[in-house]
Amino acid sequence: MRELTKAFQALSDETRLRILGLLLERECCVCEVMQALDISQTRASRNLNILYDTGLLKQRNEGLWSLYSIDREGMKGRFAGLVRVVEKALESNPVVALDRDKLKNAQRVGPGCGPQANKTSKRSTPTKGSKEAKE
Amino acid sequence: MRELTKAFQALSDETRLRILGLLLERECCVCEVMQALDISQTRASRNLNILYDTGLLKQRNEGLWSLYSIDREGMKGRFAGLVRVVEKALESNPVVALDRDKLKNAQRVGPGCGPQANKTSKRSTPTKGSKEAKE
DNA sequence: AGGATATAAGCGCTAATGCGCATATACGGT
DNA sequence: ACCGTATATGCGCATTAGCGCTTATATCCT
Repeated sequence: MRELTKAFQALSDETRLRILGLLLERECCVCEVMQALDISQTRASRNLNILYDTGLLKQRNEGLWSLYSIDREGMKGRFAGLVRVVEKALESNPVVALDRDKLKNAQRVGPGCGPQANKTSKRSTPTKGSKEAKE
Repeated sequence: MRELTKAFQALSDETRLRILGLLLERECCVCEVMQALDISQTRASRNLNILYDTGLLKQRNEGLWSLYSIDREGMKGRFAGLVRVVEKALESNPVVALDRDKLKNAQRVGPGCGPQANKTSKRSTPTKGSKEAKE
């Protein structure tokens, strides 16, 4: 019961639904989420973690990046239908559509990502080439 | 979007899920809910109202009683899948099972229903005979 | 009309939530 | 080793949520 209320609680926040809107498209790192939704790093990280420990997301590290994605297998039956509901509800949402659009332009290294980011900014591939900073 | 977060928020509370557990069985009045869940009248009423104005419930009056039930038609598509998820999640829940059991013994007129109820207590049918007070 | 009662609503308190700010931690590049 | 960056976390604050207590409202019965 507690598990269920907790799941609903996790879904009862606009920021988190928008995050799911992104993750339904593809796996994302915190940095991409904060850029696509135009929110602070703290906020992105916190809300990703909240979704994570309800069991809705899974996480993996790749170099510096913490990558989150929807845990489709992990939620055996429990939340399966729930994610479908969210997916359906968000599919025609203009905010989510915009977020997804901004996600395409998001870079793993971008302005505002770090405390004093973008001094000369021309870093690129972290561990293995994933995305390159445009100039 | 707001409508969706609000719906999830409404479902993120144990009391309200238990209430839905009852209403999935049948229409109930506030009094029955408070007896079955063994909660205060204020709490039953408030939480029913919360579910009501998210659009999950519909309400009708019958004499003194305010009867709530799940609004299966009213939520065209929006929450339809959501209710299915809740139904499935609650079907094997022991707390809900117990609540439903207590609902069978609940009476529309029972001890604790009113501010100073059960003085001589032998009221019965309100408008049309629905249930009679035992003893 | 008067009494009883089922429900709703105002008020105040406590706990939980969301978030920004600052800081800590982890990792890769030079 | 040092620096910069991506992410996580402690702290404090403002807002919201949930609930009990009390009171208001509506309805029925005699």
